[in-house]
Amino acid sequence: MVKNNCRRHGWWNIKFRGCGYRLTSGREAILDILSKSEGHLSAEDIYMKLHPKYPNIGLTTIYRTLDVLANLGLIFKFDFGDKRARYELAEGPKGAQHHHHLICTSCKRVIDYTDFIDEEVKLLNETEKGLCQKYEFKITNHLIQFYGLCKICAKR
Amino acid sequence: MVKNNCRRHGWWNIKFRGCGYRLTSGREAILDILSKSEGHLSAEDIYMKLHPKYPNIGLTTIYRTLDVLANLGLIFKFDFGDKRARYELAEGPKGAQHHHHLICTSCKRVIDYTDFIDEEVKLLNETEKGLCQKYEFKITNHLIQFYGLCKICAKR
DNA sequence: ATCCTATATGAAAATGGTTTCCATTAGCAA
DNA sequence: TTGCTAATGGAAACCATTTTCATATAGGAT
Repeated sequence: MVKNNCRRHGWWNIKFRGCGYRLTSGREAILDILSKSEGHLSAEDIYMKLHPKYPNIGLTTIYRTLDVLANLGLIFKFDFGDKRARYELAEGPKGAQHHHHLICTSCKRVIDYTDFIDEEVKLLNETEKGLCQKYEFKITNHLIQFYGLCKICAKR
Repeated sequence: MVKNNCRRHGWWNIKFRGCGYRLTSGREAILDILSKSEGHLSAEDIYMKLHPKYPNIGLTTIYRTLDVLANLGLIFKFDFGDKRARYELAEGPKGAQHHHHLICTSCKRVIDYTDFIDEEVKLLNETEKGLCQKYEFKITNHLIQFYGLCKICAKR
């Protein structure tokens, strides 16, 4: 009862229910992991972190839930070139701050950065406006990533 | 003989040989397709286009060649979210001009645009400089993509 | 032109992240 | 509590990409 009551007040509750999705303990647990861990989690990462406490949540459910969350805009799905999708919480009431990524093409390490974001976003907004008009394209999101060699890999 | 002579003078010849790769008719054919077709080709697209004229070039070779070409920086590999890698010729003597992508999240259509590129690249260069210093990260490449709904999909 | 050896190749099999199937379970509105 | 429908998990299917391995070929040396 208490647990159930708790769920009813989660900040994502409204969004979930509003879109006709049900709030299950599995989904709650997955969102919980995502908000507690630093980003860049793969489906299997989440499965591993979840398994000790929730051994009955299968990989399939995790994939399905991540899909739902991404569709709702609660999380973002990334491809960092290591052959598996990676997910991180989008900005939200408890969300991490907006950042972009530096990706090491050698060791696949990913560094988040928040510097320069403001300038980047400002330019992006102007660009978006122009592109919207010219191509009648309704832009909802953008992706900026820098590729190169991290400190360690560069020394070889 | 003539053909062979021809090959020796392809603009990519130097780069190939310089890196210890051999210039084979298969590789030449793949580069040829890439430079003749408008971008966004998948490995299978290339296979299909190649097959009528070169029925003896297998998919495996195409994957391997694309890998080599990407490592040499002659082509770029993209992920547009349709579950298969897509490749396009990088800028070069005969290469297409620098552009970025608009990706429709509904129909997966990709639109190239060259507008705003200059401003974008200018900002990116500054950002790169700053990031390089702060994170000691040697940036070699960047990716900018906009996601949203194309003209047609937006009307639903 | 011919030899020689490392590189390149193709066919088939393996891989592995993700999705689908389907019978069962569980939200949640009434 | 009941009923309807969405959600779930395990196993099997999917499918782009990679690996394996025996054979062919590029291209430098002779």
